[in-house]
Amino acid sequence: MRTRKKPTVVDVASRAGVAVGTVSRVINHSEAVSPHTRDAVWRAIAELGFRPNNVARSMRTRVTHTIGFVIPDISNPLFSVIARAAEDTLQNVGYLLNIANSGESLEREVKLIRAFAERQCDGLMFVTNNESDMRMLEALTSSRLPLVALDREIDLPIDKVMTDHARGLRLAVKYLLELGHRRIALINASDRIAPGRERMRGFKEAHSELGLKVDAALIRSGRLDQDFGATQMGALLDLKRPPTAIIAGGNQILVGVLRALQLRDLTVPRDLSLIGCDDTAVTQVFSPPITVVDRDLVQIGRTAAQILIDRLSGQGRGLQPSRALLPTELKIRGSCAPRR
Amino acid sequence: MRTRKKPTVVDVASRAGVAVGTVSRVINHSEAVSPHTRDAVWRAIAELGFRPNNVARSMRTRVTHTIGFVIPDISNPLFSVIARAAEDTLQNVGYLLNIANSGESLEREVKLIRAFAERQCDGLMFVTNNESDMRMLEALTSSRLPLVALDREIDLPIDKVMTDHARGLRLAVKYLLELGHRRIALINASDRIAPGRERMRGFKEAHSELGLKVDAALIRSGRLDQDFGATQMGALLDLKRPPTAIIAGGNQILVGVLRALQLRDLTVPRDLSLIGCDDTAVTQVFSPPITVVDRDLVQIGRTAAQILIDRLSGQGRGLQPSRALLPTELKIRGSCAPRR
DNA sequence: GTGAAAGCGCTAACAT
DNA sequence: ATGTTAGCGCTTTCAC
Repeated sequence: MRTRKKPTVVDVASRAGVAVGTVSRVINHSEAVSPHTRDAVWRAIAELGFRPNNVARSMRTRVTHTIGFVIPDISNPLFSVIARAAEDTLQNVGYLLNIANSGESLEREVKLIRAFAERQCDGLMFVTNNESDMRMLEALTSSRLPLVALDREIDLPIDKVMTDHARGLRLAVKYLLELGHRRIALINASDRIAPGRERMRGFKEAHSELGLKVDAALIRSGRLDQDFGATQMGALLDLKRPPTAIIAGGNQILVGVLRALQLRDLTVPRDLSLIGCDDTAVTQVFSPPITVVDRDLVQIGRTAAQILIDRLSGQGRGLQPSRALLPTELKIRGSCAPRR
Repeated sequence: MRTRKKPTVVDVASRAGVAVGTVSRVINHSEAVSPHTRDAVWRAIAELGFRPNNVARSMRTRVTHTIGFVIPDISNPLFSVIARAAEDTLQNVGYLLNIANSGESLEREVKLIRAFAERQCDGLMFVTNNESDMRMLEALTSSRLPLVALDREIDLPIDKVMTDHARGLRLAVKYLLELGHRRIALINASDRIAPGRERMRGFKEAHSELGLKVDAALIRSGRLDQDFGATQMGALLDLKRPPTAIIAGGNQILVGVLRALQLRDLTVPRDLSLIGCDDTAVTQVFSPPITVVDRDLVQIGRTAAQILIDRLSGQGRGLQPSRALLPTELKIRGSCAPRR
């Protein structure tokens, strides 16, 4: 079988004995076509094996039915679950999701935003690690794309899907406080991104509401990766007065913490109480199952996607930028014990 | 700031006082442009805020620099790690990855392959759950796209990146046999996909090499999800003669197994020896760390992406379909004990 | 209800 | 070295 040139609307039209415009009307299911010609066109399409070229179509219609998604790392379960939910939502209405990893690099984030804009995608969802960098804001603005920020406090009039991390942390700290813990450590993201700031805020508020001071040595803000979690956990254990409870402000930080504890043969909750953020396979099958500050990741992805769909469908064309604040809850399991 | 129409090459050309062809030469960095006009064009581009429209460009050049990736579920760490590696590799050479989840449905797989073909993506990587379904083969063939199958034995002359699951399973079984186990169970994927068949083959070969029979009741082939793992684990434990060791043929199956054991308060390796397939956060931080049949997922993603890059760059244009067989190894950790 | 024709924004072949 | 022009495959007026 020879790879002959792909048939186009012109080929279909001549085969069906109609004009190209008519072919277009048929494949776009517009009403104004007689049943007879419609059948003739479909027959020609089938005989030729014609498949519309969506690039050409996009060129005319100026819609690509493609959404870009810039994230730090799809292999982080946090993002892969959100991406799955977003993609499902989009796929259901005929959109495709273009996922790109930034590795948290500003340079790559900016490059990717530009790439998505040049490719004329219809909208962009993103999780930046450079929330308030001018180059980031500039790239975002000049893209002229409908934008949805996920869990990042971008100073731009765009749609945002935020999480109430502060509340979750307040609940977590109060719970530990009630168990008698007074030296609670927080290993956290940088305060240059919203989740870091919000978790910190909740952490401090819970303490101050009860008139308690927090020892600055117990707060470790920095990055979200496993290595940071492991390193900081180690450093905390080496303190003259180590904490009796740990809150890991991120699922990767938690894995790092768990590694560090494993290395030192420490057992949860016997030696240390532990609370994680975000409910993953790890927190669920760990023994004992880990108490977590949870949120509905599927809802986050779905919400972000739906916002874009609404904007693009004209439902939400001129509307003010929205701001969803999704809840967190404390899922109490077996990783915390009363202070001895 | 008004959203005036986006500037095109025509606008740039007239502003710079040159022809559109010259603008095209400049933005494509072709040599034949004098430094003077080049500068003038770049200036005009900057002043206008011109950004090339890649849809129009693709229409002419017939390349989109986009690769499609059809997978069952990006939230499965197996696929998200592969996707991350593939995307990194592609991004480095200017490609974007379009990830779509099939949810293992044939209908969605076929629809997505068509969608990618219509959108003129330059190549397609895929993990199908319907390896030998005629409709799948038809969709693949008629897409006329450069194809790379990941870990699936498609009966088509296309590039494949396979894994030597059989060897990994042989090693796992032998290890358990050496520990004295004689009732080893395998909870496995369907034999309708290559990993299922290959794992089964390795499992049986290891037994027969030592002249041992396998009890059919200990082999559970079906699906790759957590529920299947949990259900089958439960059923195995309810056997009159339950197994003393379990091999979970997939990372999600393993999570299901762990859940089932948790439910019955069974401890590994005291009550049961356990081996997983694929090394994830779960197998690493579980206590004890779980012995696994491991493989390099990053290499799988990278290899698949590189194959496509080579084909598209002309390096591997007319070459025969390739078939990579990546190795597996047994990582012995703490989840197996001698039979009591 | 259908045909004819004008582009969408860009690249590439052909002139000059 | 640069200008001119013909499309790429499709949708969408505008006639008829």
